[in-house]
Amino acid sequence: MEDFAAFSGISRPTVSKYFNDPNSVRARTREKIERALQECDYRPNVYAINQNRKQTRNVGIVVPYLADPFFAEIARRVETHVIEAGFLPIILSSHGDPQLEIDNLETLRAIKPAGVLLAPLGRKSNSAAIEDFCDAVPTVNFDANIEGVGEAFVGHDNVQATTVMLEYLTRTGEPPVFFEMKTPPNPNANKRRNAYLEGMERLGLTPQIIQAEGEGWELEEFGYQAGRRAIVEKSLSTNTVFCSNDRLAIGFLAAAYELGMRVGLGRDCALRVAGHDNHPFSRYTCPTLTTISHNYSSIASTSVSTMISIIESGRREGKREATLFDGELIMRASA
Amino acid sequence: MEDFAAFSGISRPTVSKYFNDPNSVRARTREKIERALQECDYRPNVYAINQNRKQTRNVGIVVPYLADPFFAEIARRVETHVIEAGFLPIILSSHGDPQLEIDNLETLRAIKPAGVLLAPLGRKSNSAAIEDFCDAVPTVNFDANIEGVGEAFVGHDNVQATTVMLEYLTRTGEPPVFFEMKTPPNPNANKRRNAYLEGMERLGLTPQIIQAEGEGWELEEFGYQAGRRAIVEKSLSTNTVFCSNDRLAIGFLAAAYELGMRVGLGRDCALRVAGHDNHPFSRYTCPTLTTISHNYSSIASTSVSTMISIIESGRREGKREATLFDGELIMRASA
DNA sequence: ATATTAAATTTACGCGCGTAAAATTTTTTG
DNA sequence: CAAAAAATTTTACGCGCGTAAATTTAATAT
Repeated sequence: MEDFAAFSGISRPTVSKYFNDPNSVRARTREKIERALQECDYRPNVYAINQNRKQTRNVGIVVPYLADPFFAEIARRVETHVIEAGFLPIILSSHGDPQLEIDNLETLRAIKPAGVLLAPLGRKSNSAAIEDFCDAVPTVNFDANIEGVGEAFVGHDNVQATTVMLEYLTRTGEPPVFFEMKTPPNPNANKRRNAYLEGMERLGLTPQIIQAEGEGWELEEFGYQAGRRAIVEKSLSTNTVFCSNDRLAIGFLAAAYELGMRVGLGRDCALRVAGHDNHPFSRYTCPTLTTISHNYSSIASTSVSTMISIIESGRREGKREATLFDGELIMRASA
Repeated sequence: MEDFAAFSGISRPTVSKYFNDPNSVRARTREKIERALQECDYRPNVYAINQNRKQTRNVGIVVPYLADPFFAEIARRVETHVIEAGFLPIILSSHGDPQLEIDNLETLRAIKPAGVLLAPLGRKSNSAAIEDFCDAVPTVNFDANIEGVGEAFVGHDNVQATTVMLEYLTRTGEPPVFFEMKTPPNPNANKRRNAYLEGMERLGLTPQIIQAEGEGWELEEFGYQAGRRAIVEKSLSTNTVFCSNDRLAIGFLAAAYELGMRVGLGRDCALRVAGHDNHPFSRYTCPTLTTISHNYSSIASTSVSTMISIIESGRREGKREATLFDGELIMRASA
C-alpha cells in the first residue's frame, strides 16, 4: 500500500481511508486513486485489514442442510442481501449434524464476523453451545425459532399458514389427516401439528395424525415409507392428506403413484395431498403440489436488515423480538 | 499468544509451532499446551496467522449453481475431503451468473487460498478471466471440462455413460430419442449428444434429437415445456426418451403425467424415460427415474487429492491431465 | 479578502502472529 | 557414559495494514 500510495500520489492513510469507504475521500482524490488502481492491479491484504479493524465486514450464514433446495433457496436470498449491504457472506451448512453446527460456529468465531444469521438444526442443536456463541457474536435467528438464540428471530408464521391450508382443504373437500415426522427435526413441525389440532377442534372435526418414523434428513424416504404403509393399511380416515412439509409430501406422492392411487382434485382421483413450504421442487411433482409458501423474500430481507441494524447501532437489545411473516396458499393440482 | 505461552510454561515460538502442527512438538510439550488450552480458551488470530504464513490452509470450492441438489451433493463430498485433509473449505456458488463466477474468483484471490476446486459454468464462463485466475492460484477443474482451465481435470465419462444407457435402452425396447437443451449451459451436454449420435450410428439406428428452448438453469421448466410440446405434437419417433440430464427428465415426466401418458416399463405404459446424473431427486420422481450415476465419490476424492498433491509438491505441472470416471446405470421404474 | 471548515499529510505506533538464527536444553544413540 | 541429534528457548524482525494526533493544505462560507 505504501508503494501504491506513492504511485498514486496520495498519502497512505488516505488510500487506506479510500479502501475503507471510497466515498469518504474527496472526489478528486478518489479519481486519482482509481486511475492508479487501473494501472497497478494492487489489492489490499484482507488479513492485514481484518487484523487491525475493530470489526470485519464478514457475515456468517449458517443453515442446517444446504443440500435441501429449500435452504439453498433461502440462503441464496440472504446471501444476496448481505452482499448488497456491503458485507461478505460466508455460507456454512451443518449437513444435519449437530456437531458440525457447533464446528461451523467455531469456524465463524475464528473469522470474527460482524454478525451471523443462524438457521439452527432445531431439536438436535446443542443449544448451550449456540447460546454461548450468541453471547460472543451478534446473531439473528431465522427459520427455526429457538428461544434465547440470537438477538431477534425472523421466520414463517406456521400457525397462520397451517390454518389457511386447513380452511382451504375443508372448504373444498374432506378434512385432512395430518402427516408428519414422529420426531421432527425442528420446532416448526410442532407448531404446525398444534395449529392443525386446534384448527380441527375449532371446526368441530376429528383430527387424525399419522407419523413417519426415521431420524435424519431423508424426509422423502420417510414420507415414502410411511405413506406407502398408510395407504396399504388403509389407515387414512379421509381422502385428504396434509403433509407437515413438502419433502414428506414428495415421498407420499411417490408412494401413492407406485400404488396406483391417483392424487388430485378430479372426481377420478382417490386422494388429495397438500404440503407446506413451497419447496422449489413442488412445482414439478406428479401431480404438482398444492402447498403453502413462506414469504421467502420478506424473511430474507428482514433477517438481513435486522442484522445490519444491530451491527450498525452496536447495541445488543435486551428484548428479543420475533417477526413472523404470513404464508401464502399455492393452489396446484394435488389438492 | 504471548500471555498464553507464559501461562502454559512454553515459549511462544513453540506454541506457535504447536498450532501450526500439534505433532511437530514433543509429546510432553504438547500435553502441557493442551492442558493450558482447556483452562484458557485461547485461540490464535487467524488474520495474524494468515498474514505471516507463506501459504494459507484455505481451499476454495466454486460450483455453478448450489441450489441444484446435484451440485450441493458434489460440493458436500468435496468439502468433506477438504476438511479431512486439514484444510478450510470455502464454498461459493456462481448462481448461474458468469459475472458472479468471476466475482467469486476475485473473492477467493483475496483470501489467498492454497488451492481452488472449480466447477465452471461452462459455455457462459468468462474463460479469459478464469485462465487469468488459474495462473495466480493452483486450480483443479472438475465436473465441466474447459480446456486450459486449471492444472488438472477430474470428471465424469460422458461418452461411456451415454453409451451404456443407449445400449441398455436399445436392448430392452425401442431405441431412444435424445432430449436436450438447445443451448446447453455446459460442455458435458455436447459430449452426451455426440456420444448418442455415434452410438446410434454404430447400432445402425436413426437418431432423433429434440431440443428444449430456454436460457438459464430452470431446466425442469424447459423440460416440461418442450416435453409437453413433443408429446402433444407427437414428434417422438419412438416410445423411448433419453434425457440429457435428470432435471430435464423431471420436467419431461411432469409433462407426461399432466397429459396422462403413463411412463415406465410395463405393457400398460406408453413411454419410457431415462435421465443422466442420478440427481438426488431422481429416486422420488413418478415413476422413479432410470438414470446413470456419476461416480460422485471417486470424482470428489480424486479432485481433492489431486489438488492436495499439487499444493504439497508446490509444482505446477506443464501437462494437464484429465481423469474420467465411469458412470453407473441405475435401473428404476421409468425405463 | 479573511475566517471557517473540511480534507489530506506527516509521523508514529501497534495489531498478533510467523519465522529465522543462535544459544541452550533435552533426548536419543552408540 | 559421552557424543550426536533433536527439541526448545531467547532474541529479534517484519508482515501490511488501521488508526490516532498534530500539522499542513485545500475548499467553502462570510
